[in-house]
Amino acid sequence: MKDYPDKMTAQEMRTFRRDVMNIVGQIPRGKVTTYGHIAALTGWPSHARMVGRTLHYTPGAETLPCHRVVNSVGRTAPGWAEQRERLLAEGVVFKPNGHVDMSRHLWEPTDVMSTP
DNA sequence: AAGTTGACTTAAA
DNA sequence: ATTTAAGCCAACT
Repeated sequence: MKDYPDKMTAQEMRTFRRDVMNIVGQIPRGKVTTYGHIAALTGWPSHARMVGRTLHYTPGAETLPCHRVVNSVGRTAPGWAEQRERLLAEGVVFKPNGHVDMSRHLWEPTDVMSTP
C-alpha cells in the first residue's frame, strides 16, 4: 500500500534536493528535526538516507542551518564535531548520553510545503 | 552487472 | 543502556 512513488527520476531528484534545502532553511533557532521527517515532508518518506546524502554532499548546504538536523534518536552527524557546539550555542539541551533532548527541541512544522 | 556503502529508521534482543 | 538485524535507496566500486 505505498501511497508514494518508489523510484526517483533525475528530475524528481532535483526537486527533492530543492525541497530539502528549502525545509532545512526553515528550522527555527534552538530547534532540531530529523532526516526522516524531512524526507516525509518532501513526499519521499523512505528517503531519509537521501536527505543525509544531500546535506552532506550538496554544495551550499553549509549556508543553511543544517546543524539542526539530527537522526531519529537525536544523535549528531558522524565526523562533524562542530554540530554539537553550534547547537549548544543556540541553547539546545543535550542529555547525559550525548543525544539531543528531542522531546524538548524537536521542530514540529505545520505548513512547510504548502503556500495557501 | 553485482556488490558495497552510508549525515537513516525501526524493531528486537 | 548497547548490539544485531532487517529494510531502505541513490551513489559508488
